[in-house]
Amino acid sequence: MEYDFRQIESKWHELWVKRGTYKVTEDASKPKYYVLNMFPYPSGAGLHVGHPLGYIASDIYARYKRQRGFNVLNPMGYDAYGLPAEQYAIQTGQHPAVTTEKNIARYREQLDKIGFSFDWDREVRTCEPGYYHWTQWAFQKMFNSYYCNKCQCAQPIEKLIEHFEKQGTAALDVACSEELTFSPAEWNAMDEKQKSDTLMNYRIAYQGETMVNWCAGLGTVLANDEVVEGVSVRGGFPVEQKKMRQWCLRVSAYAQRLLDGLDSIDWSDSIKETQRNWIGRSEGTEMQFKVKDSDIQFTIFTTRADTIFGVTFMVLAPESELVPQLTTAAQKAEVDAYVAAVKKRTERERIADRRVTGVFSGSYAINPLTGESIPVWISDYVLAGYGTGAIMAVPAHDSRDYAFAKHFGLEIRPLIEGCDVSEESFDAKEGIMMNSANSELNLNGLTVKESIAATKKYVTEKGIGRVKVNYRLRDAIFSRQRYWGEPFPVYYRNGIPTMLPEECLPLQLPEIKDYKPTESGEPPLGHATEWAFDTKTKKVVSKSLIDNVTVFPLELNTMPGFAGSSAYYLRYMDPHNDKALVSSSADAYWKCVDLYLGGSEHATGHLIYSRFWNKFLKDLGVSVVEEPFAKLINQGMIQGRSNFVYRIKDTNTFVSLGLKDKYDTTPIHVDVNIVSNDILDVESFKAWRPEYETAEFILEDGKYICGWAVEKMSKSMFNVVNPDVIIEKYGADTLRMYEMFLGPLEQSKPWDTNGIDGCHRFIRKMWNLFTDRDGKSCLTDGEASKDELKSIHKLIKKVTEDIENFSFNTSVSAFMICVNELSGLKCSNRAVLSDLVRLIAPFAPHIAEELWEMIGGEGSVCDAAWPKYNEDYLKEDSITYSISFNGKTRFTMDFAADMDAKTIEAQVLANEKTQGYIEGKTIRKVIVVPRKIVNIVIG
RNA sequence: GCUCGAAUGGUGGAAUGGUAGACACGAGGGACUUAAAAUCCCUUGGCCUUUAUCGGCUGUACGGGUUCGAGUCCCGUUUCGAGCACCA
Repeated sequence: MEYDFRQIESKWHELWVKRGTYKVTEDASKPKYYVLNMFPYPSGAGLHVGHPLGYIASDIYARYKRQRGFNVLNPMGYDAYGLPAEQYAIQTGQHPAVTTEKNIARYREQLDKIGFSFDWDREVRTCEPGYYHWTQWAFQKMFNSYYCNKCQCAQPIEKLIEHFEKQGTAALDVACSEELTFSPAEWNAMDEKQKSDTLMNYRIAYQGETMVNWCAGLGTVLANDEVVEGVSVRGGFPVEQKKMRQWCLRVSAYAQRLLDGLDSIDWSDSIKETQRNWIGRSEGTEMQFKVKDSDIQFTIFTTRADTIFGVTFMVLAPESELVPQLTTAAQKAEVDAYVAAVKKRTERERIADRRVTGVFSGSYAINPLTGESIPVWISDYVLAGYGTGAIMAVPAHDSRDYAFAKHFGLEIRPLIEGCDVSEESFDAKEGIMMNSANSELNLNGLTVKESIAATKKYVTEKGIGRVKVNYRLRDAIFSRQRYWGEPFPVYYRNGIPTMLPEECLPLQLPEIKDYKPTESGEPPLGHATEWAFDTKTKKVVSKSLIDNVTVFPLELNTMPGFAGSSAYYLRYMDPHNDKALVSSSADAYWKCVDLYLGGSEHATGHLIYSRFWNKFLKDLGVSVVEEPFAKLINQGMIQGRSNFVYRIKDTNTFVSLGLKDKYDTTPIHVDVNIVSNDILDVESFKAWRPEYETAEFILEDGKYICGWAVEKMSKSMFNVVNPDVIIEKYGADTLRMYEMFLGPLEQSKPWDTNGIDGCHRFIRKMWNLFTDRDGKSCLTDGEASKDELKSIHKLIKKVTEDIENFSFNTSVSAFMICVNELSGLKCSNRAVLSDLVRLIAPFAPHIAEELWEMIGGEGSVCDAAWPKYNEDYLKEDSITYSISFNGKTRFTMDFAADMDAKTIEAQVLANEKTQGYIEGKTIRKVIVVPRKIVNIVIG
C-alpha cells in the first residue's frame, strides 16, 4: 500500500485530541522535565518554515524524554501584546484584540498540522486578564520592595520606612537612584508627597525622572535594547535622549546576581559573553576632588587610579548637575550655549559625528594627591548615566582624553617609562610607573597593577576615595505610551502614585475608539472615558467622577512587551490558578525550565529581564530557583533562498543565468514557488504578473536557469515558504525530518525546498519495510539476523547519543543509513522494526503511531519505552587496519576484533608487504591505534 | 577599536588528534516502461595514468609550528558573521 500521509496524519491528529495524549499533570512518581520554546508573537503574516524549527527540535527532545520515562511539560502560548497589532488598529480602527485573536487562530491551525506534543490546556496569552493579573501583581510587589545590598535580596518597603524612622539614612546599604542623606527627624517631618518621592529613590519598581530614549516616530519611550545605532529597532525611527518621568525597574540592583548566575547555567559561551558585556562590570575607584576657592567637592570614577599623577584636566558630562554649580560668571554664556547645542543633537548624530567638542567651566579642581589646580571642562564624551558623570582626564594614557587634550592644547604628562605619547596615548595597562610620587605615596618603579592597588589603599586610608564597582547595566524603563499593553494598576492620589488594592486586580484594559496618542501628548489611554478609580467602591469608574477626594485618575501608560514575557514559564506550571501566579505545589514540582529554546536576538532583552524577574520572585519566595532556564539552546535562523531572473535593460526579455553576462541585465526577484531546482516555470512566470504576460526568454538547453542568493526570508524577496504548502505536498513527518536534516540546530542556514525529496523518499522507504504491495503488514516473528541486529543497534546507539547532544541532523542521516541497510536485508522482523518505530517516534510521530499500531504495539508510541542498545551486537568479527608508513597509508590488513595491539604489531611487521616498505630502513616506532590504523615510522 | 565565533566539493553538511567529504540534494550514465511518473543500480573534490580495473599525486581560507599522524591543537594573516562601542 502506498504511504498515504494525508490520511495517516489527520487520523492521528484527531485521535491525539480525543485521547488527550498530550495532557500533562504533576506526577510525583515520575521525574519531571520541562521543555519550553520562547512563545511567539502572533503576527498577521502567519508562520513560515523558519518559525517551527525550534518547536520541532524541542518537540523531538520532549517526546524522547517522555519515552525515557520522564513526565514532560511542553507548553505553548502567545506573546500577544505588541506594537504591530496597535499600529494596525490605528490604520484600520479594528480592535487589536480582534486582530490578535484572528492571528492566534491562524497560528494554531498551522501549528496543529505539524504534530507537536503541546499540552494546549496550558496555553497562555499575555493579553488575557487572567494572565496579566499576575504581571500587574508582580509590578505591585516590585513597587513595594527595595533591594538590600547587605543580604543581596529584595525586602518589603515597610522595613525601609522603619529604618528611616529610627535611623534616617545612617548605616543604609541599599540600591538607590542617588545617595540621599537625611536624619530620622527630617524623615518624620516630611509630608506624604515628600515621603513618596523619597521612597521612589529605593523602590524596585519606581517612577524616575530619567534620560530616556524618546522615539517621536512611535510616540513612545524605548528600552536600551529596543534602540540600535540611534534608531528604533521597530520602524527605524530616530530616537533622542529626553528627560522624562517614567516607570522604571531597578534591574541594576541585581547586576551582580545576574552576572554570578551565568556561571551556574548551561548556556552557550557566546550568549553568556553577550550578557556579561551588557552587564559590564567594572571595578575601579571613586575619588573626591575639591573645587578651588569653593566648598563644593565632587566625585569621579576611574579604573586607573594609578594615573592620578597624570591628571591635567577634569571633564563633566553636559547634563551633570555640577555644571551650573561650577560654571563661573565669565564662562556662563559659552557653557549655556554648549549645553544647549549638545541637547539638540540626537543620539544618532553623536554616533555618526564624533568630533571633539567641549567648553571650559572656568573652575579649577584640586588634585587631592598633589594639591595641583586642574581646569574643569565640560564635554559630551563623558556620559551622565555612567559612574558619576565626571572624570579625571589623563591624556597620556586614555585615547579619548588624549584627543580632547590635543584639540584644546592641554598638557599631556606621561607616567609610564619608555612610552611615546607624541602621536597617541599609551592605553595599555602595563609598564613601570614614573613621575608618580608625592611626599607620602611613591608609585615610581611599580608596575601598573601594583600602582592601582597602592593608590586604592592610599585614597581609602586618607578618606579621599573608595573602591567601587560600576555596572553598565541600566534600570529598565517600564512604561510605554501605547494602548495595546498591560495597564498599570496605579492611580494618582493628588499626584502621589498609589497601588490599586490587590483585590482589584486584574485592572482590565479599557475599550477605546481611537488608538492614536492624544493631542495633549498623553498616551492613547487618555481616550478612555471609564478610567478613574473610586477608592470607596473599589471600582473603575468614569473620569467625569474624578473629585480627587475619593475618585482619582488612573495611570495612562501601559507596560512594555517584556512585562508579559518575563514570568510566563511559571504560569505554564499552573495556568488556571486565580489565587496565585503559580501554586507552590506546582512550582515545587516543575521548579525551572530544563531546556529553553529560542533565538539569540533575545540575549540582552527578554533573557535579562526574565532572569531579573525570576530573581525578584525568588526573593519573594514565589519562584524556587535562582535561575529560570537551566539549559538554553539558540536555534539558528532559517534564511530564505531567493531566486532571480535577469531582464535585459529596457526590454521584456529575460536571459538565463549562464548567458546573462552577454547582455546588460537587471536581476529581479522571482517567487521561489514557481522555480524548481533553479529552473523557472516559464508559464507560471507569465501568469505571475500582468507585465510579464508578454515576456520572452533566452534559454539555455531549453531551460531558464535562475540565479540565487541567501537572504532574509521575507515577502519582499519572494522567498517565503509556507509550511502548509510543504505539508500538503509531503506531509508533516517529512517536514519535521527535513527541518532537522538541514543542518546543525544552532546554525543559521538557508531553506531550500529542493532537498526535501530525500527525506520524503526515506519515509516512504521506511513505510515499505512494514507493508507489502497490497498494504498488508508483512512482519515476521522469530530471531532477527545478526546483520539486522547490528544495523538497528548501531542506530539505537547513534540516535540516543545524537538526541542527547541535540545533533538531530546527524540522527536523520543515521535513520537513512539504517533503513537502507534493513531494506537491503529485506528485514521484516517484528522486534527489529519495533525498535525502529520507537526511535523514529520523536521525529516523525504520525507515521510512528500508524506503524506502532500496525505491529501491535500497546497504547501510544509516545509512551513506548526507548530501546536500549546492546554493545555485543555492534562487535565485529574482524577489523580492517590501515597500515601506514610515516603517516602514509599503503595497504590494509584484517585482524580478529579481540586481537591485542602487541600481536597486531608483530603480525604487521612480519607481513611481506611491510618488509618491502621497510627494507634497508630502521624502524623507529610502531603505533597501533585501536580499531583503526597501524603506523610504522621508518627512517 | 575591544570581545566572541566561523571558513571543508556545484549545494546543505559529516568526521572522540587516526582511511577527509558520511548522509542528502543537484548533475551524469544505466535498468524497468509504449511513454511518463515512480522505483532501482552505477559514477560524481581536483589532477594524472589506464581500454577499463588497479594505481599515483594533490586537497579542509592563507603562512608557519607541535605530532609518527592535524580539518581538528598552538602562533601569525585574510575574509565573513555576532555582541559591545565615547562605560573613564
